[in-house]
Amino acid sequence: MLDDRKLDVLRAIVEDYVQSQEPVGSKALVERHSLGVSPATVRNDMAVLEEEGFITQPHTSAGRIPTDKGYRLFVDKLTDVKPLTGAEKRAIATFLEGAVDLDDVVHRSVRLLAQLTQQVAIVQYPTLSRSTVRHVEVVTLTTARLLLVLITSSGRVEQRVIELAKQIDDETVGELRARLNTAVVGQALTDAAARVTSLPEAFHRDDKAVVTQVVAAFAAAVADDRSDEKVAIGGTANLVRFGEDFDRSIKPLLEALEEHVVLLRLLGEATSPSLVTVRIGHEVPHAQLAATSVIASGYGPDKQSLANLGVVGPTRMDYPGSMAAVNAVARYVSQILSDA
Amino acid sequence: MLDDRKLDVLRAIVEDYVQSQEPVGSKALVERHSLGVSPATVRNDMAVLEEEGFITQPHTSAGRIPTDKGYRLFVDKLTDVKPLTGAEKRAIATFLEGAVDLDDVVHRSVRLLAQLTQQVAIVQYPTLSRSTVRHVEVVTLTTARLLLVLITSSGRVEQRVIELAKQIDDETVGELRARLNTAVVGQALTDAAARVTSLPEAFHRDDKAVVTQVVAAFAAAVADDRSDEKVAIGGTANLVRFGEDFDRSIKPLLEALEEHVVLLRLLGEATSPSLVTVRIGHEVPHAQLAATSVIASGYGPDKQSLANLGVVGPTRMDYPGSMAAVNAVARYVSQILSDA
DNA sequence: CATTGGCACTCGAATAGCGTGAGTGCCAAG
DNA sequence: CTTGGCACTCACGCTATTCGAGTGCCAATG
Repeated sequence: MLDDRKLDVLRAIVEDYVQSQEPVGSKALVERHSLGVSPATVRNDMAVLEEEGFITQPHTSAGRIPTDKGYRLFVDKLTDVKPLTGAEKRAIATFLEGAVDLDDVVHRSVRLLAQLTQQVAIVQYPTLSRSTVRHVEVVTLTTARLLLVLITSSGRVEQRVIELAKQIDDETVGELRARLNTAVVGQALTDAAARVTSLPEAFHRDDKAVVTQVVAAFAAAVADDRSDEKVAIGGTANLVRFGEDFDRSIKPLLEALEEHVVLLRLLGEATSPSLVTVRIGHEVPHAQLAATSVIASGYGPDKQSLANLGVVGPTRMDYPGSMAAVNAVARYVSQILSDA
Repeated sequence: MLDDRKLDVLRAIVEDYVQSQEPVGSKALVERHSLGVSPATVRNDMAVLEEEGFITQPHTSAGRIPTDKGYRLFVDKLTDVKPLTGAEKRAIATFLEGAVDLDDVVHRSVRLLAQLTQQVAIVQYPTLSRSTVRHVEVVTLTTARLLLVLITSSGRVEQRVIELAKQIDDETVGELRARLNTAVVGQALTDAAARVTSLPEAFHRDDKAVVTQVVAAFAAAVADDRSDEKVAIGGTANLVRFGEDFDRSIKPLLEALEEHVVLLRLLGEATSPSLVTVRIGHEVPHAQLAATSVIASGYGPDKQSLANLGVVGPTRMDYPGSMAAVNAVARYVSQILSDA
């Protein structure tokens, strides 16, 4: 049904439309791309492509624009991930390598991604639920107030202030710290809570109550769902580039950006690192973002994915370029995390 | 020159314009406000107000809108901070009191502020330079890699991974931790670097090199200017409410929101807590934001200010309400920080 | 039979003309 | 000083009209 030339035409339409943001006509197509046929032939092909639902015309006397289905075919079959230039790769490396801690990595990544793609970038913080415990620290603030600090393998630091019902002496704190660490360091956070339930038993009965309190706080901290919702957003200013249909594209997107839970659903289930997923228009799991596409990838050390990152923009976007950028940043971040 | 009635007229113009977002005419004014005079009289007053530069007309046959100077007079002389309702106060309290750590406080504040004012809210993290050291922790990751964790009085946690040139044993780490804490806990971060320079001298010569390295990392961490640039932003979606003159108001604002350094300049020099400053239009220290106003306040425990928070929006905003919200949130946050 | 040039047709966008009315400024009277 | 009256201005909205890019169809062609 769709011979090679028709696919060429579709590709040309997508490329031109992405660049010009205007419906593309048969004449302009043959001028800009050397298709080797006349506009009339292209028109015939276009008619078929439209019948098949890959392109559409906004109004009768205008050119064609790709449909979601058209973009989908383009992404799946008609294009490859555009390799980054050496300069881009170097830029990524130098931009990310100065990072001083996890927060820094995340923020640099989001800025970098926004700059590379000229779109809105989103980076999810490494999820606690897929991390392991690197260290637990118990700090005495006052005699009746402790600070619990949890450091994960991915570099995240969670802290909780605990108001104790009863005083606790430094010696007990030291023992508690040691036992906590022995029990959970290296363990997955999802298992950590279970590992500490029996800890209070080892303590003198006078201290059991406070220790139980600390253990409970620790268990609550590692189980806190909200911690997995942490994301960084950047490049919002890039929204202005497609300011035409404000209400249809920018407004819902700005609103979605405020809702971190929505964003995480957009990024989707974590895929394995260096596997970029693309969701186009209606495929995006959020009804208000039907004019939006999402390009996402998991990232994390090793094979498993710790969290997701990606970009969000109008369906009319540079897919090859954005996919390459997302892929590259995900890989670099993964590498940095496995170093650290 | 400006008698009471003229001021009443100005106030009425500001209030109406802020609400309707449309130029207000003499007739509509006397209808909506009981000024007790005829439209003709109001017109005369308006002529004077315009001559003095407090109001202007966008075009000849339209009503008047306030100038920056008009808003300034309104804010300074014609209105008081609108007291919050009991319900609002309660909402603030309950919304903020569930916060579990500093990050949580900041994020909740920014959301709250955005919701209360229906504008873009900005909260600067407590500056390191005005905090004191609460605790320093040195964690052994591997024999040649340490994690330095710095916890400040305001609840901020900074961490640095240090690749050691030489191994270090647990005992030395323990001593280092103890000496570090003795030297700097309770000290201002600005002084902390100086307090640790002589630390290496106390160690065995074999360890001096590594200790010096750690001390240097510590000094670098407390002196890191970039840490003072940390801000949280919320309510960006509220920008859509004034979507008319997109290029003039939204675009530059979105761009400014990406530049944290610019934002901090907007929030301005830290004022003492519970003292709200208002910058209107051209008074804002950023040429591109001439159509924007900023309402900001310092916050922090005690009398001194740790950092700033505020809202940003079009000059045509609800000043009394926003000032009240900013003030209230700043006070509540201050209170929470002094508790914690 | 796919391809092509020709041609009539469609319809959105841009332009121009026009009427309407909110709002003003001025003035003379109270 | 205030007020009603009145002429004037000018942005906004409406309709009419033109213009042209782009299409679909068809007959001719290799």
